[in-house]
Amino acid sequence: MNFTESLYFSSNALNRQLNAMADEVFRNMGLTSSYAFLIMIVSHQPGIQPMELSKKLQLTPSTITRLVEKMEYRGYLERRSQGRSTHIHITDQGQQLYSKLEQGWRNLQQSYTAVLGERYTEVLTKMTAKAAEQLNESH
Amino acid sequence: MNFTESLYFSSNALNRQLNAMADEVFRNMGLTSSYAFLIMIVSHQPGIQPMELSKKLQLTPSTITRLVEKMEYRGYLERRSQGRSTHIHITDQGQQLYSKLEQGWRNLQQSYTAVLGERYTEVLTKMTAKAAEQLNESH
DNA sequence: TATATTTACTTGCACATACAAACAAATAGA
DNA sequence: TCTATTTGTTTGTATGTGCAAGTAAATATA
Repeated sequence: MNFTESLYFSSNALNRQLNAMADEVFRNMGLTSSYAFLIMIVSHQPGIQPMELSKKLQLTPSTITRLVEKMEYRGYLERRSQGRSTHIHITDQGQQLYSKLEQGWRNLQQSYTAVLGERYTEVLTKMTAKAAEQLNESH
Repeated sequence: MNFTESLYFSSNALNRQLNAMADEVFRNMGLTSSYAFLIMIVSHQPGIQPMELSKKLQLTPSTITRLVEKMEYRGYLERRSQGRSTHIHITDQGQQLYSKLEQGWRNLQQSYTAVLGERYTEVLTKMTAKAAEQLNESH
């Protein structure tokens, strides 16, 4: 019964590594990786709603609310409510930050690809994505 | 620039799914997955030290302290300090819990293997583990 | 049209986890 | 042997995240 040789375990281990790397990359911009990706996504899909973000980022709606709130407070994002739905937009200040974030994003990818190898990274990414999707569907 | 097609993203997504499944499995034992695995590891390696647990679980030492503290409070684990080092042992009560945990552990593995397929799970597990290890070594 | 249900977010709260600093024991250097 | 450094662990504190409950809008049902 070797626990550490399981998908649960290795997935957790890998994930912590990747998040540590990502957080390091974005640290000098004053953001953790979750916030960085939130802003980048909103920049690419202005007007996106919390629920869609929730699905994309695999975070609960309440977490999205909190993340967006904080970025709104810092002046990078903006919420516009109409009826029961909310649309999230990037501000000018957020847009200014964006190019730095994108650079960090590229750095991050290069970092882990350099270690794992291009082909390996590609295959692992696809397999991981497929697994996540299937588990999500199976619910 | 498609963020969601990256290792960072898919790893986070998969990890959240797996943790959700794991937490569900252990919920009726009053534990989240982190605690469950902590106890199972200690049961297999009585006297293990926080630092080794930290490496095994890829959690910071401070987190280990907190996790162990809580399980000590609940009567499942026990700390024995000598000099600057601490050894962690399982209690009788913890040992009683163990068989249930092991069952949950098996259920968890069956659950995701059933969805992903045996071969796929095996390959993904190995690739993920190797990636985690390499990133860890590369620092 | 009035009430019930569902949907989209938000809040209150709890908790896992990390970082930095503190501390205490062990080891190395003088 | 005395001091400095390193090592193993624990605390103080901050924060990301989830769950459950709340609210308000939209939709369905009667």
